[in-house]
Amino acid sequence: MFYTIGEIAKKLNIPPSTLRYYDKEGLLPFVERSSSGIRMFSDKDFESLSVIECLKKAGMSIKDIKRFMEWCAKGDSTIPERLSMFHRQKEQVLSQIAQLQETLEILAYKEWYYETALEAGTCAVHESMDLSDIPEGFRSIHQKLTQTSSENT
Amino acid sequence: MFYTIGEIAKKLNIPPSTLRYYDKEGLLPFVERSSSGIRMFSDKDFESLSVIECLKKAGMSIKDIKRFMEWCAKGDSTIPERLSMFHRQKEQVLSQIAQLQETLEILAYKEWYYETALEAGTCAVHESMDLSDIPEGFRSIHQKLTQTSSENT
DNA sequence: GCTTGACTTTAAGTTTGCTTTAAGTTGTAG
DNA sequence: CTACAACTTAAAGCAAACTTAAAGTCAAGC
Repeated sequence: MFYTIGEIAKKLNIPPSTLRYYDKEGLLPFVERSSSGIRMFSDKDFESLSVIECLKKAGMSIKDIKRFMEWCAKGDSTIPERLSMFHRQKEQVLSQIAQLQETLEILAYKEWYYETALEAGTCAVHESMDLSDIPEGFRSIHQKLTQTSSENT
Repeated sequence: MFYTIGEIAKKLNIPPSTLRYYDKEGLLPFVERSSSGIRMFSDKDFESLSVIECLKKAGMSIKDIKRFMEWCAKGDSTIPERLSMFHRQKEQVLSQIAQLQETLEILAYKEWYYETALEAGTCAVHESMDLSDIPEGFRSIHQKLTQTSSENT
């Protein structure tokens, strides 16, 4: 039912030093201690730590996660704050994903760019290339990257 | 045709100090200087900086981006390295997206958790909850979070 | 020709999130 | 009862990516 810091660290695949750091920063106000001062983690604590992991992966700072843990400790009166926090973080992650998908498109374009250059033996092949030589899916990205300040004149 | 650091900074929405830092770190070996030492950015430089931005968003470190810029400076002989780098980064971003989607599911579960708690007025509503009370899509996440070391005994 | 704002450099400072070190305590195995 | 691994704390150290400060140069307008 209880784990030492080493055991829970292994279960979560996080160094014990990191867990001690989290504790010091106030992220783990729920962790109990044995009479001699050793941290005793329960299964409920495992769940809390999994949520902390999730919030970290969502990009939240230690400070913000701490605020959330304080809300948890404060009880049912803070349910609205916690709900809206999860809602915000969900939106946050959605926009991160959207951002990464844009990034992905540019990377795919550059992959195509270098595949083509590899075949031709030189990057110069792209200088003599017409828009129609670029696969449709990459044309808008190509234009975004090569936008000039004065297209005309 | 040429921009000062302030102009290109505005175009890219990056502080000039950051661009100087990039230059110092060797990310911008292509930038030319006026006779008096002022950086002159061209449209081609804008494209290079856009790619640097992309690689940063993909999670690459300054050091790794520098290595890429060195390949670019070295010419066509490094096309294979650059191609495989973009390929690796694409895979990298794909797995980041997959990770964020997992994160998203947990956030959505917690959002549901607190919506339910808000309606009930207390988080305690979840203690008396049966698996069948949990929406199907959230059951596996619920179980992952509440996994105990010894389900039986 | 002088002011002013934008540029230059070097160096130091900041923030975040750990990680490491040092010195000490605990608890289990032989 | 002693060894030894695993726990404890406080404090220092570290890496990454900027940001700020200080001191100076440049160029355009009045």
